[in-house]
Amino acid sequence: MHAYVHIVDDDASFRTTLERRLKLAGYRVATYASARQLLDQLPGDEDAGCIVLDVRIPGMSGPELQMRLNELESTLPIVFLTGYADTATTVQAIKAGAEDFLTKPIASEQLIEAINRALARHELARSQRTRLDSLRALLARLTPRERQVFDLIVRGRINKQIAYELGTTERTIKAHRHQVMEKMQVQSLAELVSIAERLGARELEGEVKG
Amino acid sequence: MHAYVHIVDDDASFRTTLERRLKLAGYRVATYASARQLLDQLPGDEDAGCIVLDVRIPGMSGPELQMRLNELESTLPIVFLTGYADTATTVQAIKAGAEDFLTKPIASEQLIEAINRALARHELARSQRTRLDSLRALLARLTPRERQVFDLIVRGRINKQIAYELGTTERTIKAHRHQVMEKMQVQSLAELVSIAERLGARELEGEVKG
DNA sequence: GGCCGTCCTGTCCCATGGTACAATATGAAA
DNA sequence: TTTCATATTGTACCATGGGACAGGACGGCC
Repeated sequence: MHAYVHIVDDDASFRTTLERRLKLAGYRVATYASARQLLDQLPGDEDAGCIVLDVRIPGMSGPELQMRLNELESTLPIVFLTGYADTATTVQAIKAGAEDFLTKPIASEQLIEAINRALARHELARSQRTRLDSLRALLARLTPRERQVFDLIVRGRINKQIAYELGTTERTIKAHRHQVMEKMQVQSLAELVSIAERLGARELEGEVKG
Repeated sequence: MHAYVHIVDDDASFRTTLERRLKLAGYRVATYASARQLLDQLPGDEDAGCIVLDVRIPGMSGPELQMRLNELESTLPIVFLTGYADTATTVQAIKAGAEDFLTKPIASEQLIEAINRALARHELARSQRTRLDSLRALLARLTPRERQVFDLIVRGRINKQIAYELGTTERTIKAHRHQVMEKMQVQSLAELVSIAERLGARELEGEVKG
């Protein structure tokens, strides 16, 4: 079990108690007294992990940290664990993607169930992230020209049309097309379109913004 | 404004009060004293709409109704509105897709904001549903044989391979392929693959189960 | 029995995609 | 200056996709 649980709580004795309980349950634990501390030592994606987070902590609050982590595209799931929770905060936290929202005091069993769900979710998120990153890495190897050809290919244009739109000859497009298939490591147009679809949403957003 | 708000609450005077407030705000309102009543007169998808739902009502509870509607693949967003809410119930409701979870008494303004978010979401869900249904309708028009060819085409097989796998000739596959492109109303392989990807998740699940 | 949809098959012929073998030009980096 | 990546283009030749024009076999329905 290499799963890491990151505890963020300003109450030192609570951190210690929780750390002990979780280590006994077989987790590796890191504790942080503030949101800033966690951000400074931001855990990577090497191991499965999750965050156990208090809502009211000095400085940056729990929900604020959650927002910041979302901005940073962190895949670390968050289990909120707090003394008092008003409904609005609870709703907001879950809507923002928290795995769970629990209140102190909490039975170890219940917390561990939440942590395990969070860890399972992180595994899933990491593997999806990895696959997507691989595809993005392939795409990044395309030259600007090849990228243009790629975009038109997956939109269903035939070489002749692509040549016209890019102001060059069909022969040239064939060369680029070959490079695209080679670099994207696919043997068929279907695979290429499939990859484009999986990258699609983000790439299209990028085009709109850029 | 043709948006419909469906109020489910066992408190008759509360229903009446809320109905009046929402009608003044320009909504069309339907009220139900129980979950069963709403299920019996289940609103269709013709108009935008949402449900304002109490948690504790006699018979089927709010969360139970929510689960039932999810099973029925309803697109109607739910805004919970209840007197007392424990954290677990709140978390569960939001995780199950509720648009919001509010507590009585509630300011009209806040409730209306939630309702408007729910209605916007319903519009989005409806349009996505409609587009997907159109594609499914096209797919349903394929004969069994054409469907087989469709599956192999979008997996990147060439006619020769498809012919071999289906134990027939390349010429026959060309004929089926033509029918597939015709019936799916696409002009390019890229479009066909794109459609297959959008339908993909569900279709693959279906294949695994069936 | 006759009609119709589905599935199957054939022959040409052309368009399109893909590859082998080559070559030119440009700009950046060593 | 040399080297390299990039972009470009050409001539063949072959494989694959796709249309036009045909037809046969089978099974369900009126």
